[in-house]
Amino acid sequence: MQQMAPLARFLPYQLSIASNAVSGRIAQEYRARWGLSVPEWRVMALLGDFGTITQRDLTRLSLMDKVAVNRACKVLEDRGLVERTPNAQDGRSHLLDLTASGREMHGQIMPLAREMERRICAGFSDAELDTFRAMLDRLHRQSEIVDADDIVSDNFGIE
Amino acid sequence: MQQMAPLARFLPYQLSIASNAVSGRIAQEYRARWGLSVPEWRVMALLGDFGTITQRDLTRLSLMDKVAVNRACKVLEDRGLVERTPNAQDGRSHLLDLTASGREMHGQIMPLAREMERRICAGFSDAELDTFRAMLDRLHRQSEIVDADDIVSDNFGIE
DNA sequence: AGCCATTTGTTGCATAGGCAACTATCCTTC
DNA sequence: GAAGGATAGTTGCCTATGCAACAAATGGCT
Repeated sequence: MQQMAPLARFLPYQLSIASNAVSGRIAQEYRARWGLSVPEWRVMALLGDFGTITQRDLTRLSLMDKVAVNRACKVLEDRGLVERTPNAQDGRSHLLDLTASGREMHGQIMPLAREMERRICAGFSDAELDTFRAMLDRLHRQSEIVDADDIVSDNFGIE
Repeated sequence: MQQMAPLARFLPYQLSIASNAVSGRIAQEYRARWGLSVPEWRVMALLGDFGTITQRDLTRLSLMDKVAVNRACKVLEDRGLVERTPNAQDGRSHLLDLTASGREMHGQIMPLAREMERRICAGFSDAELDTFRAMLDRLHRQSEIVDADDIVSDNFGIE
């Protein structure tokens, strides 16, 4: 058992481990302090930044599933952090916005987010972080491009 | 809605997006081709590399929850890909190993894993990938170090 | 040998998350 | 202005995942 697992050098695996550790750490913080789930936190952040928008806008901005956005909004509304008003332009949707207490929470949430990001990234230069972000973005896009049938068609080195 | 979402520059979020995209892509591949879940695939990979080990060993090596390992092993055993033999040294655990058909599948699984990794990482130099791995590792460790109470005690810049 | 803390594997429960289907509304086309 | 397809939001269902609690077995200590 001295040997290093090859799995530990498998990049998608390393990515998953790191992401889970970071996300879990942050989720734990928001849950303990305000009882917010990750989707709820993201909606709070976006509403604070963009003001009056619809669930569809939130779905596009957050890259989350529309159901996740909907459920987060419902919880936040029940807690009095978010309010819906009818959308005059489109009867299907509502306009969402933070309430006064929602804005107050947002004012605490964002500084904590930045502080946690700062601590987690401590020791990295801005240049390193920019490179890192760029690589994340490329991996993201690349993984959507890769075509399954394309891989199926060759036998990846096995005779 | 022209503005760029600040959330899109929040590193933990970018990490999560990229990781989900990559993992999802690979999971989809293994599910479509062999009906394997991610935990099942990881157990196959580790058993193929390490031979005769216990669930506890698999838990340590994979960094997964012991329940996830247990369930993956059960499924693989039912499918005849893995077999358990009693552990003479410790009556609580069993020794796990790939069956003949499990080894055959492993022989196809690992090349596909490496091929997908290669395609997803296409365009990056070895040096870039090494740096990237090192950063993932540091982010992982750093996020476990950050102490919640420590952050609670200061008010992160808010008066 | 007997007791107690620890460890391994297992089961059950509770939650999160995504997908498909549905309703209501909108928009285009005729 | 009626019909058809598209879109926003909602609900229900199904799966994945993790934790807590448990049983069986071990090892240390007296």
